[in-house]
Amino acid sequence: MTSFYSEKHKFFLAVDCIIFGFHESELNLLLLHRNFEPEKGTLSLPGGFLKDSESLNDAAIRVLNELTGLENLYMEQVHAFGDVNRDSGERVVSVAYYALININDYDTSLLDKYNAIWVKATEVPKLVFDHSTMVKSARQALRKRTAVEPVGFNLLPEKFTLPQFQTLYEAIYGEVLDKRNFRKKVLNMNVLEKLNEKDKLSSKRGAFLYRFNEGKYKEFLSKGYDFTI
Amino acid sequence: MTSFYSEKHKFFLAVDCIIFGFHESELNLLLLHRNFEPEKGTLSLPGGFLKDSESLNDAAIRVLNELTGLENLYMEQVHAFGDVNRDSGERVVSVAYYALININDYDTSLLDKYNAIWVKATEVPKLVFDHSTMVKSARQALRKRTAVEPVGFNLLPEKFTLPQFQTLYEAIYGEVLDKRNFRKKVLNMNVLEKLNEKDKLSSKRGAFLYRFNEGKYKEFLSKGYDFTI
DNA sequence: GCAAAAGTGTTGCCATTACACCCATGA
DNA sequence: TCATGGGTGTAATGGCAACACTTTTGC
Repeated sequence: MTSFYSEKHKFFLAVDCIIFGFHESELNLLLLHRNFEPEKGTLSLPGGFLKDSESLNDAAIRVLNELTGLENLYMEQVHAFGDVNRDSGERVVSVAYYALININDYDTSLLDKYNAIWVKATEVPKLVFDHSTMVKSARQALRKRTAVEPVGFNLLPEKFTLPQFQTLYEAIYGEVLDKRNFRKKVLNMNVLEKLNEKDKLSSKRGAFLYRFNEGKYKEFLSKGYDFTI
Repeated sequence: MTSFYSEKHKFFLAVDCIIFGFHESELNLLLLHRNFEPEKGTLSLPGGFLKDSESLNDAAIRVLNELTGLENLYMEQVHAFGDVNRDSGERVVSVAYYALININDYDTSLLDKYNAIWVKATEVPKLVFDHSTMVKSARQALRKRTAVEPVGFNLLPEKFTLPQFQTLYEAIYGEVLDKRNFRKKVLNMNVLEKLNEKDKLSSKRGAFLYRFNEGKYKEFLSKGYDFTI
């Protein structure tokens, strides 16, 4: 007896990753020059085909690891893209994920190896296929998530200053925020630990370093608060 | 020359639909008894395999149309589910969609034809594979969407009363709302058209009927307001 | 006349916004 | 000493939540 499934078509399945980093007060993302046809040479999101042995999430984790050398990245599925002709080569359905990386952890030797570049999220060039749409969806998903969970920390080094933190949020939301109101809100949440060190890289006076405190955050959540900035 | 793609695996791709209806003050959803192996007879979401000629959205539209006879349903993609063993028969990646239907439009003869049943969203029985997870995700997606866009109207007949409307929102959010505050907020948005008819089915006094006015809604949006209830 | 659902305003509070000046330091 | 970015508090406002009684009408 033939199985029910055997009558059905099968499809290529890919994952494409929007890898966000935060650098010089700007949200950046990592792009590749496609090294195979069709559209060889065109800028593209890093991606890969799903393997038989792995889940969609696993595939995204693999792609991210190949390109960054990092594990345990924060990531979130964005959307499945399934238009018939979205890939000009073959019928491919692709699931987009975004990931947040601390750009200081990134091994820049990988840029050459993979022919990769960082571009500012505000200046994304034309990308292959529907990858520009994927980027838009990912930025939206990141904004929504940020409004409700403190995921922004994943884009910063372990220790960071409040001005840095504010600039990050401004980059994610695409609008400037009031300094006093921002600091008030963030500090009132009581999830940051103030350190006795200053970062003097961006000012003579120096800005105090803070660290995200997971324990305090759990406490904060258990009180039913929400993380709205 | 063999194409780059030909080395890659292919996968079965399915869409599964969470079809919401609103009936007797409760959010309901439409389930099927699976009529093929594996898990024949188990309750399941309506779904179908992607065809070569259609996009993911098209597939969802087709599945919805087969089961309801309706077109132009409001629907939204929820998430792609891709765990290796999520389907006990074969490796299948499935993309979940939810849809909203006006339950009065539903042709109940289809219930028998497809061996389908409506169940209360608060009392969903155990479902096949990861379909229970899909339902949870869909309810969450519906809540989020409802908080930001007036999609609830799709679950109501063209003419509806404010008490009905409030009950719907209570069903979606899973909490009771204050009558006065609710009416104040909804009416202030000025997207409803009050009719000169009353619905006397649920009270002796009768409740005025209203209609959603698309034009007023566009105006409302153009002023930059948002639909938060 | 009574039960059952529809309809209606006001007040207090909290959260958000707007806003301007002093501080510390390296050059 | 001055230029640069870091750091701080208050007042006004508007939106949200809490709250209870009257109206209509079929039975």
